[in-house]
Amino acid sequence: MPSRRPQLASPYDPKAVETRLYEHWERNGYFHEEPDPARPPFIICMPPPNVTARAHIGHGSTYTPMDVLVRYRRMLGDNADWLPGTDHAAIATEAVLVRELAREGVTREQLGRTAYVERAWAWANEYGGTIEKQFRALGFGPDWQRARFTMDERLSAAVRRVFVTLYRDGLIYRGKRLINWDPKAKTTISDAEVEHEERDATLWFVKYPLDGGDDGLVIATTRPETMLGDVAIAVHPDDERYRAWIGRCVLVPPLLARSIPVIADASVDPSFGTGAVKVTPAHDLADYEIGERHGLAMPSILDQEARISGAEIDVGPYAGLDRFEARARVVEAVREAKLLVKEEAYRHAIAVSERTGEIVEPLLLEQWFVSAAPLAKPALDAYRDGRVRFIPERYGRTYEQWLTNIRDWNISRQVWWGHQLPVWYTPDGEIVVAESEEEAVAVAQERYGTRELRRDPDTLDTWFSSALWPFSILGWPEKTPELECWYPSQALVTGGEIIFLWVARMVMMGEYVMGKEPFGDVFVAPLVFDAQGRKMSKSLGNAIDPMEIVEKYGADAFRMGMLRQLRLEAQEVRFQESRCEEARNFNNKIWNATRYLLDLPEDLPGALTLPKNGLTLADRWILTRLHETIVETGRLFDSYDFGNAAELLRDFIWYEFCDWYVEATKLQHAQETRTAVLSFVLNNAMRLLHPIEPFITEEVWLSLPHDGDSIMTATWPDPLEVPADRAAVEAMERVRKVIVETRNRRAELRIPSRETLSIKVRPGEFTEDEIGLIRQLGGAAIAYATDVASDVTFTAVLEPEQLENERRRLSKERGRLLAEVERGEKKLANPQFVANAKPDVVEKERAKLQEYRNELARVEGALADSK
RNA sequence: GGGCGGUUAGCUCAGUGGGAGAGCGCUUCCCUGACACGGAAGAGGUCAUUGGUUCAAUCCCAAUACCGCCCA
Repeated sequence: MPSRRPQLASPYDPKAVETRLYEHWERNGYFHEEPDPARPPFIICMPPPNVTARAHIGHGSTYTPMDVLVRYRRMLGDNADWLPGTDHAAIATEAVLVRELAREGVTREQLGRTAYVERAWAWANEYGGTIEKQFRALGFGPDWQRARFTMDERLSAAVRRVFVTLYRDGLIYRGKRLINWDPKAKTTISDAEVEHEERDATLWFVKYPLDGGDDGLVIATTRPETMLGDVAIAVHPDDERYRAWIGRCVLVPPLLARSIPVIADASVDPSFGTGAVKVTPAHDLADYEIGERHGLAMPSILDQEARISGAEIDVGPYAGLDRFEARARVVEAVREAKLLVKEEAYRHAIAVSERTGEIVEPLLLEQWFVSAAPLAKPALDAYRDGRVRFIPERYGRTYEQWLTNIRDWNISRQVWWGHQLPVWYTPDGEIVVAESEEEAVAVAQERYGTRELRRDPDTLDTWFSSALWPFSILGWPEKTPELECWYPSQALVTGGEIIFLWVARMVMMGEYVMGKEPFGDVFVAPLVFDAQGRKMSKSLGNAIDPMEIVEKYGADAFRMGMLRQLRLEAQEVRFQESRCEEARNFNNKIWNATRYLLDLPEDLPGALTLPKNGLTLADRWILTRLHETIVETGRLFDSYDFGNAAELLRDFIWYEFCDWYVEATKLQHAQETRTAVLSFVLNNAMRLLHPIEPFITEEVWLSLPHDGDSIMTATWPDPLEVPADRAAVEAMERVRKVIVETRNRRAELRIPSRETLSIKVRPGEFTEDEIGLIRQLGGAAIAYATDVASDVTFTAVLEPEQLENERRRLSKERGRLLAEVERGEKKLANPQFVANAKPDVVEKERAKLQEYRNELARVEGALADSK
């Protein structure tokens, strides 16, 4: 029965294929899966991108591996599902909204909370969904029917339930602590959201006059404006220089209106500045701790706009000034008062908000906290017991270190877009924590005899809801079949920058709520930088938009190009667009090999079967290599080594299948086996490549003999169905070497491609198959001769000039081979080598030496012939 | 300050205790009946430096220099 021969256009055009196939897959529900306890689960929870985010290059390095894993596991027959969703990203979203409102001349407060939240929803609905569309264009195939949003009612209910449970267990509390304040976003942020940046600054040396004397004590500070809130000067108790000062009092510049004590505290570093430091507990963590130890007052001098405030202490004429303006004015005043001893340039790390880039201000505020240490313990055990495993392993130590030194987690955020704290206050200030307003009222009525409640206006840190993601998306707290079957998930793929923010917290919450770690493997994908190793950023203008790459080369090429650059132990990728170009060319190669097969005069086989007999050497070789490639690809995917998997498949398909096998099928006498073997190998290769390049593999697979409706639901290749024959590989390697040498000779001697090059071969050295390949692929005319020095001897009639070039080249080659032979002989003559080295190494060395001697003989023969 | 990673071809990077590799770039030849988004052949490297372990080190160990990441 003649098979259909679709007309395939060249070059391959991904635009004509990708959108159509994706729609087809989604329409047919190939991404969807139901829980099935009969099969091993393979579940990945997608790290939820910001609802209004756009795809960026970093998604390439983290989301592509997830898609590869899930597609691979689905083909293996696992109960595989990739659970997608989006995150409300409170601070980031709020920043955009407030900016938008500002353009309209409205503040958040003027609009009111209800209207504001409505507007946020409208905005999320309008701009949300963009990234999902982009993910589709990138070929990512999560189970869209199961997409969740952190602000969905069910997920919000899960958040309230966990909050209330933690509170009742005493693991959530309210307290006045020093927190990180982002003056631009006007909210607190957690320690994990503060970045430290090295910046140039000034160290000012200021003299604090002795109260009632001429003398004074000199301190060094980078923040003179906080002098307004100083409550003490601290020195190290063992510092001889200041022993006499302890217990005395000094006046605080520049107002000189307050007198503060000099105290001794072991935390002071005597080598910093003058060894004496000012203490401002309300504006510095180290000072706060000193203040606690010594029972000092903690007056704040900044308001929430980071302006100087006299609400808690007299700040004189500085009230109302911006913090940086105040700094300049204080320095000026100190200088005028002749209390500025010196100033020097100083470089140090300052705290910056990850969200807004604003310099973070430590402030003393009443906030809600999660008591972290009790939750960290089981999360640490999960890692130490090997239930949670990091790839690469070294990230486990990062995780361990952070959880070991964990501090309480500030979860209050002064934004309106998010999960409002399920906390109410009575007029007397009693706290009621409940899952709903009705419940809160009931509790208040019963416990405090009032129905009059005010809800805490703050919302929860976005990462609080994200920490519940692995079970909240499965329907918790309801006992759903999904939760039963799919918790815990098998793998998490993410970037190293959120091990603290997200990974550790998911494990903490998973252990606390579910009593089980939320995932087994944590694959930490590298960060993506530009080709010079710089962080991609809008301001540098070096950001690469993945959608532009897709536009240029296709989604398959983007994925392949990205994966080619992932290396198992690497912490960064310097993204090179040329890798995507390479991948596009590779795809065109696959496409044209397919066209070649479809254009052959013979009919394609109706089914995927290999002939039992009559396989040629090339057939046996390529099938063996396919067998080996199947085994190796599976091993590499299983070990998250996507870079090597991608390279392996490129090498096999391009450099072996296309460059050698396809060429070998062009031997003049048509081979009966070739369409069967070509179809078989291509079909299998497409299945191996499908997780990486979903589109072209589907298109090719569908146009060849295949079983089933889609390569997505096809089975993963089974090496047991592919005959392996190591001897064929070794024979082929020998033949390829002779062919390359023949071509080399031809190129060196500039023999035109139409002319054949004559070689002499000893009878019995090569089989019929081998001679055929050498003749065809080497373009050689072969004569049998018994009087030759080597297995193959090259003969050619040359012009005198060619002869001279050839002799020069040959003697250079002879020199190289002589050196190799000498090296081998010396090694084998060394009794210690023969005695100590492993027998197979010695054997290999002998074989190598024999091979070199053989080549040397060949070269010397040619040299003799050229006389 | 503490921890971690890197230094291999012009660029970006693989790699292995025993014969230095890829892509891009470069040189030469070829529109050979799948593919010029192609084919063929080639040039190019004291594998950062120093010392140690070993029969054998680009690979293991130590120190040094430089670059980068994370934490404080």
